[in-house]
Amino acid sequence: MSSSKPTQPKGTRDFGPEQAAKRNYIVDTIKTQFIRYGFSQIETPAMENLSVLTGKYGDEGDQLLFKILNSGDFLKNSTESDFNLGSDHLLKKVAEKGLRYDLTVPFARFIVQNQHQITMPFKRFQIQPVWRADKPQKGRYREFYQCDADIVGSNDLWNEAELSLLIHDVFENLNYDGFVLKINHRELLNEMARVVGLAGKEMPFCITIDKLDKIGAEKVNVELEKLGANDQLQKVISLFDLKTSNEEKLNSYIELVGENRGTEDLSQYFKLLAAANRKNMKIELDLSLARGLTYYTGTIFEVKATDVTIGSITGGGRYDNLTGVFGLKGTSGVGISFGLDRIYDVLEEKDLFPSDLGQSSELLIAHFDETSKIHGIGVLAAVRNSGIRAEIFPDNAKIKKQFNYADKKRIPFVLVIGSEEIKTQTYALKDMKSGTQESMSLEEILNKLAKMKTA
RNA sequence: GUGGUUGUAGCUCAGUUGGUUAGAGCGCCUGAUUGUGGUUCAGGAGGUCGUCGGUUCGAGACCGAUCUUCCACCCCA
Repeated sequence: MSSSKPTQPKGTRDFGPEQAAKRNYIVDTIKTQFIRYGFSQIETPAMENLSVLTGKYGDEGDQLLFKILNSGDFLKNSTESDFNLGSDHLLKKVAEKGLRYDLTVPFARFIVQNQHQITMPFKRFQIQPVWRADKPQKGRYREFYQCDADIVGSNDLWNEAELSLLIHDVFENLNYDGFVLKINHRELLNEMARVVGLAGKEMPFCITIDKLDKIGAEKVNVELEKLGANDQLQKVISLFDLKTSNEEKLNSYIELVGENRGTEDLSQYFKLLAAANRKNMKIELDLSLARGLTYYTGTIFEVKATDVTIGSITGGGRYDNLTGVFGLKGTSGVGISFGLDRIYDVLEEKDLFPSDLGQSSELLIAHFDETSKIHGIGVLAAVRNSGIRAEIFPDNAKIKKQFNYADKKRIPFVLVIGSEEIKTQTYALKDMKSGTQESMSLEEILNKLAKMKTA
């Protein structure tokens, strides 16, 4: 025993075989849909230069970045006066890199660097971990996977509609229907802020509105009055209470606030979506949806689980000028991000994982001694060549132990080889589930297992 | 970042106002069964009570610090 128990860093986790299989199931499902919709995969490094990351997520986001200490003598460029100027100043001297905070900003960098090779509109997907120095709790980790799909170089609202269809296909294939896709538009919020006399204070307005379902309409009222809202406030807040259809909500909004880019975008979005003829859409126009990430400028999306308390499981929106900060102007993009870890938690809580996710062998070859093991290795090769997942017990152990192993790993069939079997060239094949066993030639065994597989 | 919460066997948890040798269930190992798992029976291993320090004749229990877990806020996937 070592002197202290080893542990992972706070907010990070190991994934055992069962968890990894379940995670793969989600990733495979999402990936299949991404490809079906015409997205191409890319990957980017875990670390980015801090100059790429800093300033894209607001002040709070900057604090949540994991910074990487410079290699070698990281203090060699620093003096005592640097130290006295405080950590913000010193940071630039000792750290130039950081772990990525999301997949969208690294993607923006990728586009700018590869703009001449990329054919627009560019549809990319990316499934990789991201890191945030957040305080961990349930559904919130310091290392977690995002599954992003983005379309850049196209302003058309069809992209938003297509992403909405994609979201439905992903959750449908995961057999989860407890979600709702909320949609809103930043411009709708901005105009609302102006109508209540809060022009120039759009951000604080949004942040307060976003709290509606948490602190209630009354407190939101008070906070907005403090900000300086005028007597139009009551009418505007009444919009958030509407339980009508999406189209009617939009009309109510237009009556009160008037038409703008947001209303035009959304009505076009609903029109295009209707053309797809999909049934049972779970889309809700939520005029109070704000979302924090500062780079969103148009439509915004959020998928919430209605039957599990875990926050949003997918989020996204349109950003008109994300590549602008890297020197490429006029490239609009829209994207969504599936939160693998939260979707995992939801499926786990709802018991929605298929039961046959195990990756263990379909056949174990058990043997009594060295001679039968050697013989078994030849049998194993034949079994594997026929496409059946199989393994042989590596040690010369008691047969009981080998059966126990098959039972624990839920291997459905055990092929037993001993001196009798070698002599007659027939093997005992035991069905672990039923407990029955019969003697068969190798050919018969392969046929039987192949049949079980297709059944 | 603010406030709270949790930690005892591999896992889930008991453990009385501080008192001698820290328990249970499940799991694990061995045997009953030297060519057969999952059931049954018998036996066994496994704990510096998160860590460090303090109070006390005596601490798993009380106090402090620290780490960890979970929760609310903040923010978000």
